[in-house]
Order: sequence, then C-alpha cells, then structure tokens
Amino acid sequence: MSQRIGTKLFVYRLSFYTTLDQLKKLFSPFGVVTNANLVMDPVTKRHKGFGFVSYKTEIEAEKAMKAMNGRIVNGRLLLVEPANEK
DNA sequence: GCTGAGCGG
Repeated sequence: MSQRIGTKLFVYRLSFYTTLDQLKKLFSPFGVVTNANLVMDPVTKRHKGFGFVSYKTEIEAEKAMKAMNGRIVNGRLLLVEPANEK
C-alpha cells in the first residue's frame, strides 16, 4: 500500500566487469549507503549483472536513483529502480 | 575472452 520509494534500490544491467566495490563507490556520494550487494551466480562464479543498494533514507535513494539511472558504467548502461522486496 | 533477462540470501 506504499506509494513510497523505500530505501532499497534495484540496480541492474551492470557490466560483468563491474564489482561490488565499484558499485558502492558509485552510489556512496549520493547518500549514506547502509547496504550494497550484487547477486552472485554459483555456476559461472560471476554476478548475475544486478544487485541491490540500500540507503539511510528514501530521499537519498531517490536522489541516487535519478542520478545513476541511465548512466554508462564500465561501457554498459546502468539501470536503477526502486526494489520490490518479494 | 566471450553473453545480457531480470528483483537476492
């Protein structure tokens, strides 16, 4: 019932060369990142190309989303959306 | 070294 964005962001279409450390560094300047993670694949030993970034407040999350969504990172177009906790 | 939808654990 929440029309709010929430503090969690779904980050996807990352290049296979982008790492969690890079992700945190890219999202840190926009606010206080409380948690960041890339979904790993046990078979390929690489991340699946998407992950999650959590901020202290949803204001920061929205700001970072608008700032990073559609940006080119490591030669790939990065997409950022509010996460949908299943 | 390479590919490319999607909401993890």
